[in-house]
Amino acid sequence: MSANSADVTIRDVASLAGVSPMTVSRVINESDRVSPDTQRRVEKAIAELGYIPSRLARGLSARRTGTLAVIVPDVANPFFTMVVRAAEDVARRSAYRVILCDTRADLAVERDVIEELIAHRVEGIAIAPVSDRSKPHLARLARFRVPFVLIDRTVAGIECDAVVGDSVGGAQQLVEHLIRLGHRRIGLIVEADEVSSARERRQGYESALRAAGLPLDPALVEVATPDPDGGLEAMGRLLSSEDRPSAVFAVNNLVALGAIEAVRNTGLDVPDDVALVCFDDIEFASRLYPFLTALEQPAETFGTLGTRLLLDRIEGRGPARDHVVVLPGQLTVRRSCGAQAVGAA
Amino acid sequence: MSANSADVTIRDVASLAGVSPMTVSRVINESDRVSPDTQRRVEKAIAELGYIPSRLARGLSARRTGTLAVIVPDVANPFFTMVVRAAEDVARRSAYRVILCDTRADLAVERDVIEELIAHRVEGIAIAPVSDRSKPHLARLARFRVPFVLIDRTVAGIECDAVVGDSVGGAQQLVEHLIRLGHRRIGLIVEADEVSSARERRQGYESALRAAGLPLDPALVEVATPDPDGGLEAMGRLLSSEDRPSAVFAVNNLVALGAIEAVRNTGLDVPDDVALVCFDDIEFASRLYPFLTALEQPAETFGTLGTRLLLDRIEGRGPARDHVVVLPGQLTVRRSCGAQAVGAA
DNA sequence: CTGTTAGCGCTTTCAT
DNA sequence: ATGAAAGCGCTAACAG
Repeated sequence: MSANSADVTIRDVASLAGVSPMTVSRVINESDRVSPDTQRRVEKAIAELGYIPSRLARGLSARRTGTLAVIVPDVANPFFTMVVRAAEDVARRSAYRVILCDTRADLAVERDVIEELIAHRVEGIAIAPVSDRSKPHLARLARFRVPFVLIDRTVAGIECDAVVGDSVGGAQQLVEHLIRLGHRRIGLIVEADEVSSARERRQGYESALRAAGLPLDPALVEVATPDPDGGLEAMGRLLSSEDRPSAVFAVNNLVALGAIEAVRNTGLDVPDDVALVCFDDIEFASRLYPFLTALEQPAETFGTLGTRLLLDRIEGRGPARDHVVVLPGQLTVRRSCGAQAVGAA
Repeated sequence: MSANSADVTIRDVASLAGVSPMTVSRVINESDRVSPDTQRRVEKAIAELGYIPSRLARGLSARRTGTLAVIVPDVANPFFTMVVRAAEDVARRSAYRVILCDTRADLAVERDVIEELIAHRVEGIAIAPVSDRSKPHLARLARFRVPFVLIDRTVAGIECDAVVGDSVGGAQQLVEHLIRLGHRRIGLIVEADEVSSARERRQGYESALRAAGLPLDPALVEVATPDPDGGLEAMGRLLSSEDRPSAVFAVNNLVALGAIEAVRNTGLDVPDDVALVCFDDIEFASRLYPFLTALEQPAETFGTLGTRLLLDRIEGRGPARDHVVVLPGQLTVRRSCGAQAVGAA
């Protein structure tokens, strides 16, 4: 079992193989300027000592850490879970490791993790930013020349590679669908306007209503935190209004979850009393019970494509101009919209 | 905006502040052996230059990278998603970053990522190993003196800190519950025996049957990959047998998902034709529609506790002996077991 | 309280 | 094809 593998360095390997550290380095880095014989001797020594070169030292001198980072507001959101999984997969296949950061949608946390990632000298970051207020954080990345790709959301005033969904178009489709089902009072539960996807979904909602000649009633729009609790409270407010909506468009899957709970807590039901549609599916839930009518987005593609763009930038293969990819979603009609039992106002 | 922040080093800060690099280092590391005045000057220089110390260099000389790793077989499994989120949270609060590795339950991937993590000189690893065959990988960690904590599964022949669930007891509870409902032919869909949790759940299943004086019929036990597809196929086989079970215990939530699909594909239904219970809830699904009767495990606690144990070890606060924590689960009865409509054979 | 001297383990750049 | 020298950016260990 030889000595302790723990602290074997390139020197130990070199002296055992009877060569200089530089030659060992060449073997490690698969340089071809090494004679087959030397190569074999070095490889034997490496195996014998159980040598694993330190990325730390390599990174310090070669300025390559082999590390990326993925920053999301909430890994537990099924959409981001898939983004993260896909990113990790693509990164690993290209021999990169990924540091995961969950900001919990907290700007201060986002600022801190970005500082830390710069300190770690990660080679690139795929980030679903908290909101437009993330701008200074991204500016900081730019200042330190850390390549980054925006995932799912753009940030006002920041030009860079991005992979986003068609929020305007998707929202329009969802609302048009509700209108086709006969609904005239359609509520919206959306998160703060400073989040690009939310802003655009609201725009899609408004333009669909306008196109149908329906009025825009501010009383029908609720702003909420993008989670079940936010949805619960927002739907509670909508339900307690005098002229409550007959249908509601929830900005995402988790908000929809809370909204449904609110409806049920009131003794009402979805879709009979209130129809509901939202962005993003909850795959495992739909598999068990096809309920949510949703505009499904290809979450994994956000992750794979985003990471590929990032790797392209890092390896200098990036296009000159910023590359913004807009991924289309797909409307999947299930029960929550009441497609079979039209419930107009 | 001064010069490029990108390559500011401790020397630049030192010369701007008119001190030695060592003094700057002391300020960075919050050593108290610096006069208030010097401290201010250094801090001013740091701010002016936008200096962010390199963790790489710090790590190389101080032998502390400030990085942990979490290895799971599948981040998309809601149980592991929560483990990962909790681990990241605890780590960040202690000023550590976490590298996420998803092995896809593939031993070769697990081997590779572990080598990489050693190369990265991570300070510790929380790992839900693929199976008992992960032993050599863990032995390698031990050889390199990388502290690790097992999450959710133990590994035969490896003694170390671990946070696991009560699989035997939980399985017993689930099966006893089915027996109480009148079932006598109870199937089991389990993953390979080399996974400790699966092995123990099978033991719990068997001991519950024995305790009730029921026979152990090998035809009722199906081995499957621990995902929906595995559950689908396994349940398919169970259903096509001559004397099919009236109830089935699925080793986990994802397997249960597939099993339910298989039942429905056959034109039958859960729980009317086949009752079903499993380990681990799918929170978002249950929130939408309380269906799965499950032995719920506190996934986040697996992550927080595991990471705390790991940090204790790293910082030398670890107990002398290995620390194995067994977390109890909780049986939550919903519809899939047919608790209200007893459907015995 | 502050500075000097040596590295941490590897790779770059030049020789040979 | 191989090696020697220098240094990546920081900190431990010692001095004063």
